Amino acid sequence: MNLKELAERLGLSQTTVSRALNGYPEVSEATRERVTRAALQHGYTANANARRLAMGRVGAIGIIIPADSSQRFGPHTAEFLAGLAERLSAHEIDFLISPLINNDEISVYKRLISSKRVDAIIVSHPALVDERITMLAKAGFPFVLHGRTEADVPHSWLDIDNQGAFYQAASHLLDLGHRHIAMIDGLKGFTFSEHRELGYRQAHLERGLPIDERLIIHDRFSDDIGFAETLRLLSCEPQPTGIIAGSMMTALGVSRAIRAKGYQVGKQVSLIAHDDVFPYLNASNMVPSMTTTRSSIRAAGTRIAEMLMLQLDGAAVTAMQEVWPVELILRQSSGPPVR
Amino acid sequence: MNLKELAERLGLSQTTVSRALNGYPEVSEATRERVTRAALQHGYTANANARRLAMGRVGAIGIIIPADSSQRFGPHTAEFLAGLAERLSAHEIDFLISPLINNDEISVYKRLISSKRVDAIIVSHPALVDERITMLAKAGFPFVLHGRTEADVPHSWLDIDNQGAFYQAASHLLDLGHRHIAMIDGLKGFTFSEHRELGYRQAHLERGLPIDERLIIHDRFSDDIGFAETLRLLSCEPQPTGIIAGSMMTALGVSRAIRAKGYQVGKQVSLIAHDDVFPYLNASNMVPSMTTTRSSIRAAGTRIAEMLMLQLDGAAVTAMQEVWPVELILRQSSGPPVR
DNA sequence: CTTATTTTCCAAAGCGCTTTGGGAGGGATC
DNA sequence: GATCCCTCCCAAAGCGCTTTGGAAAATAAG
Repeated sequence: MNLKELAERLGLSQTTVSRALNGYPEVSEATRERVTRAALQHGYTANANARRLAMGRVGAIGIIIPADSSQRFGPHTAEFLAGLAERLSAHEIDFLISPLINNDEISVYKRLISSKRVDAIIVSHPALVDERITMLAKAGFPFVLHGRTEADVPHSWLDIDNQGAFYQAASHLLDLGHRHIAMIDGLKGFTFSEHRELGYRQAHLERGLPIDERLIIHDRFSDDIGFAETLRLLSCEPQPTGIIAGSMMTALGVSRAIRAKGYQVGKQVSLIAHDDVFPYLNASNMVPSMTTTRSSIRAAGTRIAEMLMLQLDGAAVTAMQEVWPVELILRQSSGPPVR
Repeated sequence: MNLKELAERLGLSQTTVSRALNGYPEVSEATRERVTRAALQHGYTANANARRLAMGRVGAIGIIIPADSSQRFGPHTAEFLAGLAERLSAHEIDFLISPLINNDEISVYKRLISSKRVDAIIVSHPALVDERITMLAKAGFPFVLHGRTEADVPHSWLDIDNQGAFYQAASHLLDLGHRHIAMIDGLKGFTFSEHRELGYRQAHLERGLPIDERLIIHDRFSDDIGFAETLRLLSCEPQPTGIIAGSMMTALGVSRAIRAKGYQVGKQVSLIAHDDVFPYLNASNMVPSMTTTRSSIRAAGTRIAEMLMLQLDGAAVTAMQEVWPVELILRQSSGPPVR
């Protein structure tokens, strides 16, 4: 069943049927009603490809995911996507997930743009200097960046205050009297990771306290890494009494390692984690409950979808830029150092 | 830059250019070379919509995700998608994630089909009686089911041996001498959930042991639920000495609750979890290391993508059906009951 | 040197939709 | 009763690609 058939069956022109279905004012309410009913009855839906071809609009936004993706297609990405979906569903917009081939992200983006399969792109995990941003901006293709970059081209982005988060966490521990604080965060090179390290350093600097470079660790976010690195850290001399973990996954490993060494979390070793808020992992329910810097990555997804819609609807396309604050929530896993 | 322009610039017809780029044999190698080079140089990629419109093929497969998706868009889905991506990327096939609106899954599927946006669909989380399967089969639309259903229509599916998994887990605990074993699994109604319960019951039945219905719990997979339910269970009389958890997330909560009650995992209370294998959560690294029934959900995704490709390539479209065995891996979290 | 066969390329007809630029028909206005 | 203006509808021209059915050029066969 296509438009032509439907029109014939109704004794109307294709034009009228198309207009009736797309809500144009040039058709009478009676006809519109009749058309809508017939469409429903015959299960007619416009062929999306033809529609897009004719309109030049696509009705989908693109996201690029590494193919061998243990790395980035983890729980963070999933939550983020869930947030996007929440908002985009209202607009009947789908998303197209392109697997990343050969790690040549730039060419995947170019392919996505020139094959006209998406109206806009969401870019994630920016590095401080990120070729993708300049390329997309130069190409004039609509996109929103999740995160921040130092590129000096106008574009929309949303980021959380990663520096502030780790600044608060480190400050809190330092003020409690901790003097050897480790941080186990994400991979180096990404903006969020660098910003967090900056916050950590800033807290020390402001207090005139030295930094032990061996205590700054960058790696993937995973339970394993948290566990292994913490075991290693706790064998160092002097032993760190506080640990800041970049993700809840990491924190799970850290807290296991602390227990495995025979210490108690929040006593001999304090732990603060950054919590992206996973529905299946609740910091306040943990034992001991976990002190966290919290910011919902799902909410960020929703807001980014919104920004994208605004941008696509032409409105004020002046770049929207938002930094979300991160709150430090004190719970039982952090306390003054104990001998 | 479109086909027409490119053809003009090359002094060739659109036909020839199109054929050259799509590998048809009717063009000389010399011309093909020339065309390919020019396309690359001018950054030409065929407009996907026009291409699909002309060909009737789409180059994308559809997946449906709940919009308010704390429920199902969790780590399991993410891992599964990662598996799909791994395989599909080789074929330059994208996937289209349609958010589920109003929970009316059937109509979303129908829309997806009739709008011709995907070549095939992947269906997840089947119920024992699942309307979607019969609908898709009747419509003759290519799809692969992740899981199983009782519908008597020919279709491809891949499932793991959920019944066997819980049968093994329960049997192991029973054989160790446990007599009060709880299971905290996924929501009722889904096939996997029912099959697991079946396995659990079978183990008891075969040994002529009674089942305490209060010990069978169905709910979402989450840390919280695991925690709360376990606290409740451990206040029951008689107290269960073994718990089987349907997911690693649940198991995290369970093991926290066990410790919170002052017991040790693997001593007073044994714990076996089903492990879908998350790269950021490693059962053997836990403390104590976790006895699991293991089956990689990512691998399942990869295989399902493969089945889909086979089906689309027309080959033997006789329904492919696979049940993957699940292995019980004994570690420290399960042992004989201790007073 | 013809004639039959390939090889190599092309014009034009769709694919199913949106949208431009009008054209009937029916009230309202004078 | 003629004129004007809406309201409601339509024919036809794209959107950018693939593919059918030939035709011209090059090669092989007689």
